[in-house]
Amino acid sequence: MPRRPRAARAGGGGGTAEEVKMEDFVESMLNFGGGGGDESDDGEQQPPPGEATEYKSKNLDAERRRRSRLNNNILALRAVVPNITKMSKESTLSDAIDHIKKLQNEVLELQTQLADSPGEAREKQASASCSESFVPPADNVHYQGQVELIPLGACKYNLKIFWTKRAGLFTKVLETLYSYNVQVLSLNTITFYGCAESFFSIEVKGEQDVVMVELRNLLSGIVEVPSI
Amino acid sequence: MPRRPRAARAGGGGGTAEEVKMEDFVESMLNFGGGGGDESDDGEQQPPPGEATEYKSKNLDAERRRRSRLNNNILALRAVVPNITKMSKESTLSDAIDHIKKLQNEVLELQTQLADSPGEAREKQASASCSESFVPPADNVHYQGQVELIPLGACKYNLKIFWTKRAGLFTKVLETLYSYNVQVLSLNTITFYGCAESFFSIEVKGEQDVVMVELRNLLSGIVEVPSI
DNA sequence: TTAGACACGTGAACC
DNA sequence: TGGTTCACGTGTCTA
Repeated sequence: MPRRPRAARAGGGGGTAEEVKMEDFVESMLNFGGGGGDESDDGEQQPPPGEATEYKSKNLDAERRRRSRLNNNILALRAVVPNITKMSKESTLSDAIDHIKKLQNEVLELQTQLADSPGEAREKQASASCSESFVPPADNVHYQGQVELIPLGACKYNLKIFWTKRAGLFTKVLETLYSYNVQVLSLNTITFYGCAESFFSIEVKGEQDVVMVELRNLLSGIVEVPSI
Repeated sequence: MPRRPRAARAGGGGGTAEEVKMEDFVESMLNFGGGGGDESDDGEQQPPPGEATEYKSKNLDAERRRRSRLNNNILALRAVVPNITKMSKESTLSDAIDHIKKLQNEVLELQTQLADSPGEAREKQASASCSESFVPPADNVHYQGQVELIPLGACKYNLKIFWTKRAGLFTKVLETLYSYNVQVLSLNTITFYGCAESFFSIEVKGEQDVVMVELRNLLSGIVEVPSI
């Protein structure tokens, strides 16, 4: 296998390790703040003409930048997750998933505890949940925030739907749930001024997260405001 | 640049898109449950002997599996994060990070609110979080299932059901309603300590009161406490 | 056309 | 020693 030197960039293998690490580190520092990265200098770009090296690639730098961004995100993810079992990408993602599930459970439990509290705590909680509902619509055209699907572990989910009341809409949502073999364990709905927020506690046997994402997207399409 | 033929798998480029997608999908399905996957068949593996293709690599399959696992984790991460802005790896990770931060803030805020609750509420909250483990019992008060059907005129009714939570009970009620061609216009449910009260606003076309009485009795039988 | 995202196969490094 | 993780450069596809 012909190992090309790094300057003449072509072929499969990796580069020298130290150089690469340094490069990644610099790119990390540059891109960390959030997307404002520039690609001003890329020093060695001039292959000596007349060489037989077919040194080119169309998107070498772009791919390099993409990898850096991705690694950066993995790193940032590792930073916000407290329990990192192994220093590997896969473990980082798994731990992040577990942590999100744990946090969601915690929020739910705290909300339940708070809802059981009497008096003024109840009002505070109401205003909190209300403000949370109204956060998403401003910046995004995609009405993704109207349906939330929160895994509770062991085939159980919390399904939260925010919608405007329309004839037959509720029936359609329920039929969709049934078509996915979803068992509705409990349902809390608040209606106000033509809008409603429903909290389904559902159970679905033997389904995988991928299918549930599909279900969530389907529900999003159903409850989406049609006239926009 | 020597481009190897596709059949002899070697060299840098990607394969045919459909084949690859299918392979990834299968691997996803296999490996999703958590590591129990097998790699029984790998269909085309026999290069014709005598070819000059240096087709092999040491860890081709291992790397392929690693990539699948990683993509799987990205997918799973996308499943637990509610607000996905773009269907890309980078955005998924960014959204996951934002979501984790939001959840952590939420937990903190809820804990603060809970700490501001008066003393005796804290005790109730402790018992409440305990009661989440055991779902229905609470034998101190014995609630009988109860169904009220209130005509509102013009094929519309208010249906009021008071029940104790049991697995699949809610589903059964809804299926019964559908079997009677009942349209659920709105639904408000309050759940507390394993009991629930639901207020259905329903509409049913062309049915007569006698049929609705039959429906009410049927629902009464469904929500009735079975052990008595 | 071009720019971005992705899967791929590979060599190197680290147990 | 293999087994595993990683970064790399590339081809392909899509908007």
